Amino acid sequence: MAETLTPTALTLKDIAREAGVSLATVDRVLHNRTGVRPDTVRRVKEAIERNSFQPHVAAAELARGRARRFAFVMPSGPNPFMQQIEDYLGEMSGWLSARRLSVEMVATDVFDPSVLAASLEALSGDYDGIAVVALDHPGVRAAINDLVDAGTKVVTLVSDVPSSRRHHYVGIDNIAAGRTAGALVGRLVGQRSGKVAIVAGSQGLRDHAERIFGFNQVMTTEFPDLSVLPVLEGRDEDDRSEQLLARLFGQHADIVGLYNVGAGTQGVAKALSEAGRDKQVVFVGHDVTALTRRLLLQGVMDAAISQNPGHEARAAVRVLLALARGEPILHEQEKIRIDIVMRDNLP
Amino acid sequence: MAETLTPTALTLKDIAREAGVSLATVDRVLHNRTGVRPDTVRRVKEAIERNSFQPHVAAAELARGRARRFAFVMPSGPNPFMQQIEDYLGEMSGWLSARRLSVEMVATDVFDPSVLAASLEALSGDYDGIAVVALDHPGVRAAINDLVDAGTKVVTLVSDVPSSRRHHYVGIDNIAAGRTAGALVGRLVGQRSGKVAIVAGSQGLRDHAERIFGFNQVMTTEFPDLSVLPVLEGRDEDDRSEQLLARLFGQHADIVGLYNVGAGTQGVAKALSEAGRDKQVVFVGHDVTALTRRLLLQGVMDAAISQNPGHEARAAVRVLLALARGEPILHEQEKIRIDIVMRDNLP
DNA sequence: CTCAAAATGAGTTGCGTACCTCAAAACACC
DNA sequence: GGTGTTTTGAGGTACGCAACTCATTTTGAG
Repeated sequence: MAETLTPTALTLKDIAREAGVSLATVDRVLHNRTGVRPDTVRRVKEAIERNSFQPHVAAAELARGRARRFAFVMPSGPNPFMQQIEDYLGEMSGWLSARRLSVEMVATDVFDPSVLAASLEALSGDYDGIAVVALDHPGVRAAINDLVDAGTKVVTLVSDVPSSRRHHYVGIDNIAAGRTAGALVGRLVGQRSGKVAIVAGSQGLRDHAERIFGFNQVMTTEFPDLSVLPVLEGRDEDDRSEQLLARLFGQHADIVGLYNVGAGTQGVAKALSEAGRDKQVVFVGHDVTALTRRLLLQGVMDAAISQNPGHEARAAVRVLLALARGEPILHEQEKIRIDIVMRDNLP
Repeated sequence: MAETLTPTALTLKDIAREAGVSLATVDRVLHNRTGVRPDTVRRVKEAIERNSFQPHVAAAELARGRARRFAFVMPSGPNPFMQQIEDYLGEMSGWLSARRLSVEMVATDVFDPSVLAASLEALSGDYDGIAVVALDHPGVRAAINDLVDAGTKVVTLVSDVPSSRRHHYVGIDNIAAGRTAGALVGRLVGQRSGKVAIVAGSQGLRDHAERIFGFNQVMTTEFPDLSVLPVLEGRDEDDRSEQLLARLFGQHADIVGLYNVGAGTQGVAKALSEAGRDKQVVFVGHDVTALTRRLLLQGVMDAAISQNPGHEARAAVRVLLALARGEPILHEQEKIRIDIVMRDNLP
């Protein structure tokens, strides 16, 4: 009836005895230090496997002494999403200090590859782990690889650099996010046919491009009655988004759906209401902020695709810590899900 | 530019010096032991506050020696949702044993209050923490309170007993879940008018009743064109759900929406397809399982409301651990969100 | 066989806390 | 002033591991 999931309670000493070697040798194997014959390594590892031995994290943490330092490299300038990540890290401060972890925020221009690369290089050696909102660019990729080679653990946050050797990516699958947005717009529009508008920051941004790709994919295959208009590039700015959209509304009277890929939500909402179409057009955007929350409650916005920033911040810290400790990562736990947020399940 | 979020690195010794007392006294205060004058307690606590001192978790964990034992009291019998929770706990086994935590599963008939209460009483004293899928009943409430009084940490899982003194509830707000389901059915039905069917396990189950309540709330206020039919009680059984639903389809030709509150999804889907209405009726249900995943991909099911079982399992363990250690709980992290899962954001 | 290099054993120290004992000091009460 | 009780100090041990030193043994190359 009662089934135990965790047996062990062995120590390094037991493993040493099992393997017929000394404590020092087990320690050497455990930390990949040199000076152990391959055959001996094998014996020790087998003993560890056989007993499914797990070093006691608390003891290990206590013994190593030095605190661990992590850095979060994030975009400078006001950005609600990034601000939220920072806030959530602040909320963790008790948790962090109880584990003698320090997390520092480094603001930089993540959109300029050379500046970002330089910022990363400058951090080399000072940190045990780095989380970075990265641009996918050769210079950045090289900087990341250098950090990895220097022994620093690196995770990309929100935006990935898949071609680098970063240890982990904490963020969503943006193509799937775009597909989800497409499905929502299509389904919520219902039987009606008409046109669908897309407002993005820039198609040059990897995450935006991927979302648009996914969105179009779903629209063309599943909602042939809806035709997608050319993408408006609002540069994530409210004013510009509003103007572009206002013009579009003037040109097309039969717009039934709207997908806002990035920020600039305020401007998009304004254009909608000034055109008097805020209740007829299905409006799907990204991220739960104070603004989108209000728009959802008002019924102006119909759904928001969200990647929980709190979860991302915490996942990044946990992953960095697990990497630094050499622990396995709980992939299922650290995976960032694509949240669909509507009025009634607002967090 | 670089802003540190975590200063401290003091030890108990520093606090003792600060407060002008010995280590032993600090220890007494920290663990609420007797034999310390109120005035001294105050001085020590002030010193702790003033330096925002945090005991080093690793050191504390190491020093206490004994492993912690947790128990999960779950429904016996085959239940995919509970099975998933168990699976995820299994995936954590490395994480658990590295922290010298043991988690045991205790199966019982959670639907019989007296049996459940007896099971809980039987666990008293043996565990540091207990997670229980509880029925809200006076006997169960008393059993939970007894455990709490005995010093055991108790969290309710999936289904709450708000009137008890359990330390925490790990699960979703079921009224909000019902509202979300209602909004989805209403929005996805579109312009059409017609009837909406509800299949539940039993209206006597607290979570089911709450979901139905939320669902009706949204339907009546926001979708007056849709009329909700009386709730069918399928007892979470496939066959019974199917028969009840088949009969209903015979009686009403204009059913456009269907909300399956609990399990029995297989039967519901079968009734839908045998009536040849699987593509016309908007079908919203709960939980992502192998079955609902397939139904979503086939387009039979339109959306699933999900409370991530993996997240629940892990949250329950983390909360129990934090409670046992006397650490604060990261509420934002442990809160279970209501996930809307459609085909394109299937996890 | 010789010698240097490589591999291993044995041991120590310290991390910060929990928990325990025993003695000394402070206090309350009559 | 003496008694008993409460409060406090001082100190030790243990927890499991990391990291280090130094001595010893084994190995391989010449």
